[in-house]
Amino acid sequence: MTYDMIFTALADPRRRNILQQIATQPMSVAQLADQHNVSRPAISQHLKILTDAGLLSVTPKGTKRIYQINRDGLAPVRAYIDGFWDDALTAFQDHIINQAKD
Amino acid sequence: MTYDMIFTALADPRRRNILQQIATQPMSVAQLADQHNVSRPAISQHLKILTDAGLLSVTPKGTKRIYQINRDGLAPVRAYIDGFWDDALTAFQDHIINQAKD
DNA sequence: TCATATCGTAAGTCATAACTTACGGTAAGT
DNA sequence: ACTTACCGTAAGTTATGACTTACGATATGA
Repeated sequence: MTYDMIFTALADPRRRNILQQIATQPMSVAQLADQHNVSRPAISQHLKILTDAGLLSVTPKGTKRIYQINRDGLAPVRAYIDGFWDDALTAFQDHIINQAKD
Repeated sequence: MTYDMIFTALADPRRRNILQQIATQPMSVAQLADQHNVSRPAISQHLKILTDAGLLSVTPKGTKRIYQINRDGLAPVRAYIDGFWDDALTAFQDHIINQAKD
């Protein structure tokens, strides 16, 4: 659930596709393996990384496991990006102020 | 400037640290190399990746090159994350509606 | 209980990515 | 013109990460 885990999870294009697909419709592992052109274990490994990062959650349904977006898991990403934005903004303001002092 | 470039750029912890540092204060390459414990070329390579992703911009100053946050570059990240959030929300609403139909 | 469906994990392979050293290139000062 | 400061790129090395096959575990239905 660290920033590192979250951004590592989002770095892989396949995982972003999986995430996008699950966002529009919760799905089982086999379903995902069908749509993306990789083996089922590969999907499982991706899902583990996404789940550990807090971006997905699972609900067992029979022998299946339905994965769905954990909307709360997306918040830290926004917060992190917004942090950069705010820091850059205040740095810029300071820069202007210092310029004005000359 | 693709999503892939942006998330790849953000995936490396060293690059996130560089970004954070530059966000609070625009800096030269040598300055960054001092603070992080790596060689100057390594920093240059990271800065290229961050710049190509649209997250940084450069302004030459003498022989130095001052890197600063490109605030506009952060917007796509938020937009992308918000997209997941919205998709998941509508998917959830559809789920509720379908449940109500039974 | 036995067979089937669905899935997670382990082990091994291969590409990628982060680092280093070496080199070349441009701007500023003498 | 020459030296110095500062930087980008190329080449090579090493660790990491995404994939596959093989195996084991659990839940469902006959």
